[in-house]
Amino acid sequence: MSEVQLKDALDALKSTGVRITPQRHAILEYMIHSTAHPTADDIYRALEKTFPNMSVATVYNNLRVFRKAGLVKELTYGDASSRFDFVTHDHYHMICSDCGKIVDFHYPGLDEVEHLASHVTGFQVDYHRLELYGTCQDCIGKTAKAQ
Amino acid sequence: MSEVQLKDALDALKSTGVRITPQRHAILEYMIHSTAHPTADDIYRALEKTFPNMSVATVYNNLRVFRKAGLVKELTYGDASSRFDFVTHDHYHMICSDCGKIVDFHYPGLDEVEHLASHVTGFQVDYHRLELYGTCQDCIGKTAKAQ
DNA sequence: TCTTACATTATAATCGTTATAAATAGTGTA
DNA sequence: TACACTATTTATAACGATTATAATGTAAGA
Repeated sequence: MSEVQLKDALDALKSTGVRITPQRHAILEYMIHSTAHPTADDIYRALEKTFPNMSVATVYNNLRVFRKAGLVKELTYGDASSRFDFVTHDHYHMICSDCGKIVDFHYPGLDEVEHLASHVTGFQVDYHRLELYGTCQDCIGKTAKAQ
Repeated sequence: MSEVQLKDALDALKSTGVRITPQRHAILEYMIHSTAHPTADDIYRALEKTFPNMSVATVYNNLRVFRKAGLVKELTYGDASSRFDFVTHDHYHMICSDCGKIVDFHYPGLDEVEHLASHVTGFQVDYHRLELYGTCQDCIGKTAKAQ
């Protein structure tokens, strides 16, 4: 089924006049198959074997292309580097403060918050971002053992 | 009333064994009186006149001290640099995508989301972050005029 | 006063990201 | 096919925010 996603993404790109290079194909493929939310460097290192000459700039350039096409979202958390998330359907992120693991979860949406905020601030609201922080099962286990 | 906030903050710091230096006093005071959400550099430049010899590192060091003490929150958006927010009471941020203005607003809390997420992911949830993005009245006006 | 720990300063280093210029490859047209 | 044009990649340098380091200064306690 991720094959379908890949095909859709490639079609979407083509239709906006963006060329499908081997590098772009590989980056997209990697992002779709990766459940983690990789950094630019993660992607770069993962594709090093297949594209020994690929530059980091290529990764960044193409992530920007994908972002502009709406295929990818950039997640800027407290960490040093941005993480990138292939856009499938609306979901939120649960982030482990210990190990940085990110797990997706769904919630019926926060339209009500958007309406209230729009009313109170006078802004025209476009979208929102929500992240929850906590500790994952693995890290809870580790801490318990350590004590 | 912001005087009270300042006094409370200073007391809170003292009680954790942190010295109140003139620089720390000034940084806290600036943050409390500033309605914008300043970057480290904003603070540095604002205090340049009063402390001509102060180093940028001092600002960063002390922002970290304040953050650890729970007095200040660090906001990492897509922008290059972090913004810092003096913690008063729980509130969310409405951010203008055009001019970067940040307006606070209140909402009864999203405890339900936290519960659901905890249940689904198995995480122990500590806190969450929510930001809305859109266009402020000023920028809506400007765009309308430009056309 | 002496000692010790904490703070600040000045500066260099680090690291993620972006800009630049040259090389390469694809696309359309005659 | 050959050519010109444009997009893309590569390699490298530059940038800017943040952090680390070492030296200096300052406060508090014995």
